[in-house]
Parts: sequence; C-alpha cells; structure tokens
Amino acid sequence: MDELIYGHNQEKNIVAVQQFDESTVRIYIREKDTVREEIRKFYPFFFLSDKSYIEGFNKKFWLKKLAGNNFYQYACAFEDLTDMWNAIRYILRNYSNKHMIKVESYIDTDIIYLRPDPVHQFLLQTGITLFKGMEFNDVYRIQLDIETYSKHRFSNPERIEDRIILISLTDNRGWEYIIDGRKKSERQMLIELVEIIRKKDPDIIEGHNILNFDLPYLIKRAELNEVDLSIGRDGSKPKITTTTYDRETVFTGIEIYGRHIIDTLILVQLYDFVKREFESYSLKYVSKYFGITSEDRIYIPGEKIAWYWDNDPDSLVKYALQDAHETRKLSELLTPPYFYLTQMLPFSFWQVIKSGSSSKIESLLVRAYLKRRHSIPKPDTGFQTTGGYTDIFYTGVFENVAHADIESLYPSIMIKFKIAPQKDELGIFLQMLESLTKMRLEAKHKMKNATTPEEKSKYDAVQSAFKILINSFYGYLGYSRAIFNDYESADKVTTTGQKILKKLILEITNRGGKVIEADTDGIYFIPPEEFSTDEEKVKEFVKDIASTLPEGINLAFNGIYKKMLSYKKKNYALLDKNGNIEIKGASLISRGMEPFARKYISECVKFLLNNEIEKIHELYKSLFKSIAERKIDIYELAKTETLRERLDRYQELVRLGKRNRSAAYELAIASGRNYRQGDKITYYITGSSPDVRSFENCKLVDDWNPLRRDENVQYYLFKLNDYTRRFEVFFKPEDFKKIFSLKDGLNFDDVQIVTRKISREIDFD
DNA sequence: GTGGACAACTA
DNA sequence: TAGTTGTC
Repeated sequence: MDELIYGHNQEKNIVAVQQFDESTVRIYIREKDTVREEIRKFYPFFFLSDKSYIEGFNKKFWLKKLAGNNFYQYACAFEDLTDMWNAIRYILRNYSNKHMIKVESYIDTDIIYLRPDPVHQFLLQTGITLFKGMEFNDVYRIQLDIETYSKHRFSNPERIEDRIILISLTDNRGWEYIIDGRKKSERQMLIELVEIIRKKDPDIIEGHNILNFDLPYLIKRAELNEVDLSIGRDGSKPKITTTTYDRETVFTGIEIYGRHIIDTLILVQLYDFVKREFESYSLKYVSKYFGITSEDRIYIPGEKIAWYWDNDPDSLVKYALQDAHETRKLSELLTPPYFYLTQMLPFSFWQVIKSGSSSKIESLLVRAYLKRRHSIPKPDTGFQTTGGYTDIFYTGVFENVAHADIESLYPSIMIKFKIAPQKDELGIFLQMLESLTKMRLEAKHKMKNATTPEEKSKYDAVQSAFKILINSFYGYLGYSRAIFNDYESADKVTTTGQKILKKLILEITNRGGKVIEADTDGIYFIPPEEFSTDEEKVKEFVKDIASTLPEGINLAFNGIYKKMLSYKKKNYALLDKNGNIEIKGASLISRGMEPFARKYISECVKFLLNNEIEKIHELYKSLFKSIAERKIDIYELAKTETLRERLDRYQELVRLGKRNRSAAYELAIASGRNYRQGDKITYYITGSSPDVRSFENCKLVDDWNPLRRDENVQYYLFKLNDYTRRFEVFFKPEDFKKIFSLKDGLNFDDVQIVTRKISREIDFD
C-alpha cells in the first residue's frame, strides 16, 4: 500500500496529457528502461521541453544521488492545443524508438484538477530537491533574520531614512554570520547577502514571519538601493505572488526560484490549530514554550532596537543571532512532518504546508486512479446531516473524575465497518487510510522510544501530522467539493460514532458510574465507588467497559483528574494531580472576551476547583472597585477584534441593510488609516450608561488619554455582573448573592458548591 | 485553493 | 438572527 502513498516514486510508464486550464496542456513522458533501478526510485519522470525548465534543477542533489548518470528530463507547456498536437507528433517522430509513448487525454472529461500527477510535482519543484529518501537533516537550511532601524514605532521599508542594520544568518551545520551595518552601507550589506546565499546555495531559507517582514523588507530596500537581489538558483530575484480576489490584488507569498521558503510563524499557527495552547505566536514566546531558548538570551523589544543600535550595538548583534538560532530550532521541531509529507504527496514543500487536508487526501486518491487509468468521479451535491453526540449530565464541581476516550474514533469506524465512498470503485480510500494509520503507529512507537526531549517532540509532531491526515478522511467524505465525497457514508460514520458513545455511557451507568459529560469520542465520569480513586482499579474498570465495544474500537484511559468543574456542554475545567488547571469552552475562555473578564472567569474557576470561596468574593470586590474607581488598566477593558471583511465591503453591506454596524469597523473607518482584512482593532466602550450601543460609543485604545479617562464605568460594571452570572449555577441563590456582594467581613465557611443533575433521556435505539 | 457538526455567546 | 469562538 505504501506504493500508493509514495506513488510518484513508483509510477511506471505513465504518460499523461493534462489540461490545466482552457488553454494550457502539458504532456508527460517517461523514458523507457534507460534508467537504473535505484535512480528510477527517485525521479521516474521526464518533461519534454524546449523552454529548458530543467535548468534550475537542483544539481547538487541530482548529482549526489545520481552521480555518473547520463539522462535527460524535459518539461513542456503549451499555450494552445494545436501547438500541443504538433509537439506530440514531433515527440512520436523523434522519440518513439527510445521512449514508451502513450498519450492519454483527459481533455474532454470534467476533471478540473489533476494535481496529483507526479509530474506536476516535478514541475513545481523544478530546481528543488524532491526530498525523496532524504532525512530532514540532509537538507541544507539557512536561517535569516534582519534588524531594522527606525525613529518611528514601526519600521517601514518605504521610508527612505529607515534602514536595515543587521542581517543575521545561521545554518543547520553550525555556521553563523552577521552582516554588520556598522561597517557597511545598506547597499553593501545587500550585495553581501546575495553573495552569501549564492555561494552557500541553501535548499531552504527560514525565518520567523519572513514572508511578511524580512523578505518584503529586503526586496524593497534592494529596490531602493538598486541592488539585484538575485538569490534564486537561476539567478532570478524573489517573486512576489499575488492573486485577484474581489477585484483586488492580494499578496499570497514570495517565491525564490529553486529554493523553499519556510516561515516558522505559519508553522506555529498550524501547530496551534491543533493544540490551541499559545498565547502569542512571537518567536520569543514560542521558543520558551518549546524550551529551545538560547542560553543568556537577550530580549530586546521592537521599539528598543533603535536605542540599542545607538547605545549598545553588541547586545543587538547577539540578540539577532539568537533569533536566527531559535528560528532554526523551532523549524527543527515543526518542519519535519511537512518535510516527510512532501515525500508522500504530489505537492511542493510549500504547498504541503499551505494546502488544506482535503486536497492532500484527494491527491493521493486521484494519483492512485490515474496510475490505474481509471476514470475519476465528480463531486456529489448534497449535505451531511449528523455530527458527533454531545451531552452533559451534571453541572457543578466533582472530585476524582476519570477521563477516557476512543482512540481515532472516526477512522477506526471507517476501517472497522468498511465505510468508504461508494464512488471509490478501486477501494483505494480504505487501503490508504489503513496504511496511514500504520505509519502513525510507527511514529508513535518512535516517539515512545525516544531518548531526548527533542526527538520526542519531533516524533510527536510527525504523528500528529499523520493524525491530521488520518482524521481528515472523515471530513473529506462530507466536503462538498471533494470528487470522492459521499454524504451518506459521512452520516454513517457519525451515527455509528454516536451509537458507540451512547453504549459507553450506558455501560458506565449500568455499573454504577456517574457520567458527567461526553463529547463525540470522549467521556468524563466518576467511577463506581468500589473503584474509588485507585488509578489501577479504574484502569481495570475502563478495560471492562472497553471489552463491550466492537473489536477495533479502542477505549483509552487517560487518568483521573483531582477535580472537574462542569458548566455546560463543551464547557468545563479540569484540575489535575499536579495542580494544573485546564479550562475548555468558549463561554469560560475566549479570545473574544475583554482581558479582565478572561482573567476574572479563570480565577474564579481556579478558586472553585480549590474550594476557595472567600477568594472569589475578594476578587469580585477588588475588581469591582478598580473598575468603579477607574484604576484598572485600560487594556484589561479593551476588546480586540479582527477585521474579517474589507472596509468598503462592510460599508456596502451596512448601506444595504445586510449587516449591523460594528464598533471595530466603525473605528477602523473613522481612523482614516489603511486597515486591511485580518488587521486587529483594540477598542473600549465610552459613554455613561450600561446599555449604550457599542458602535456609537467606542474608542481605539491608542486614543485613550490616561489623564482624562472616559471608559464607560457603568457599562463595564454591568459586564462584570454579567460574567458573574455564569457562576450562578454553582451556588444556592443566597450564597451567590453573598459571594458577589461588596460587603466586608462576611463568612463563607458554610457555602456548599451546588451540583445539579440534568435529567435526560438518551435515545439508545 | 477550499474538511465537518455541535454548542455557547454577543451584538 | 448572523457572526465569532470554541470542542472534538
């Protein structure tokens, strides 16, 4: 089965004519048996071209892997069909004695994408290593970080007086270098950078936020200094890629011919998409999180760079190098899964990082079909009707709560019950899923046997990458644009999952356990008394429950939590044995809340879990006071919202009455500044009554005047009490009133946290 | 170039 | 009621 996943290294004799759009067609031809077996493994395909696409091919790896060999690849792209057919005739005439030529046309089919064609990968990676058979460390990576000087708050490459002062460079072979602006002009610095990149010839250039800061800055300054930033493998300059969206040109990235660019910021965002643990995506924060911070780390905030440059440049140099080293370490932790995925998928490294999971799955499926010369289906129209089962049975605070979940519920169901798209006539879907599952287990095994923390987290990343891929098989079924979609099968998966979870609840309850909350594939419960708090005994209990499930559906015991606070479906908090607290759910922890509210709620949750009722009272009082007396930090009161729409579009929708006015947009417009989609606006509410309309009574935090505070005290006090109501369910009414009052000298010894049973009939059918 | 449903909450 | 944030 691996053969299908690593298909592009195994394909034999495929020739395809591929239509990319109305006017562009490509022909792929493979040379016949002129390549040694071990070479074929690496690069089995050849392009025919008169455009010399091949010039930029990575000679280093090519030569390294294929030393002494003598054969050719060509690429070919045509602007129209006549040219294409002429070319085919030409090829047949001149090459048919040497090559196996078969031309297969997909031109008249409904296929829009044939991305999985292995040769497509080849073209995309022109000049770049395919990574096949390589380890991550085999690839040569350079990290780049620039420091800039500005008298303003934000450095701007368009401002002629701003400039690059340091370029720090490191690589994965222990080299480090500073291009020092003390000794050189900016122009000289840029020329040196080009020389170094060309001489070192990295496969990958890495940086944190390199796509939105370092590279655009370098490109702009090179322009101003009239330096040719020719760092591509063919001597070309970086290319800024754009797309037109809503009749507006949108920046999508930067390409350097023959090299990959890795922006660790994007990798961090992807990582957090799964883990959701980061407070910030800054290099400093994330490095601390991963424990990869350099020794004697120097921290220099952005606005202090100019000061350091004038007063203590040596520290700045050290700081800049540390940035580059941390970027390298960060990349070593986060890049490998995508590196190894690139070996499986017919996408370039960058596409693997940027593309969604569905296109990855589909590329594997289509490639297998292409290989077998089987026709390819069209997407079905329709929709999915069911999802996971979620329920809550108790609210309140509970002691010794066990957690168990079914490992990879949906993939297991698909494998166990053989649920796959009906359209998948070749049965590739399940074979692929099984194979990937096996690979994930291998990665997990390696993680378990890892001897260093670095190795461990690397394999953790690898296995979680596989997990994302495996989990998206289910999502793929219900995806409207997937060519193999199958809504019926998607529903079958979810309803089977519901049945299994309900059975689990039933089994636990029947044995005297108390289920508190369940969601999709996991369950929090209090084990029957006889198992008490003994972890080993509970393990046995879970094993017993697990034995009632179908074979292939594995229930895992994840341990016992000291306390659990259950609030609503998908909203709860956990206190583990080490005293760590985990809060889940949008109503208890949300980026949309004002920071003061976030902190207030999480503190209250902490006190509830530790049964420190008096501290809740004290917190409420002090917070109330600091708002009432205008002592609280304005940032604590301010909301931060993302502008999701373009401002003119917002205005248009408001004008048409299709959208309500919103504070963030109104402020963005009023500011007169050029806010763009995705920008964040931080604002607070003004006025004097608690029920003001926010879009009419708001102000940017930046415009806040500490000497004339104008935040709406009544509004925020009302908000405080509003948030407080979330805790109503945990107390008797009189206790609630007492705790959230401003009186002094109260006693809370007799306050009991209330637990409630939510009566509920489960439909077990 | 593009996974999904379900839940809580806000304006 | 639509949009956002979150869980799985």
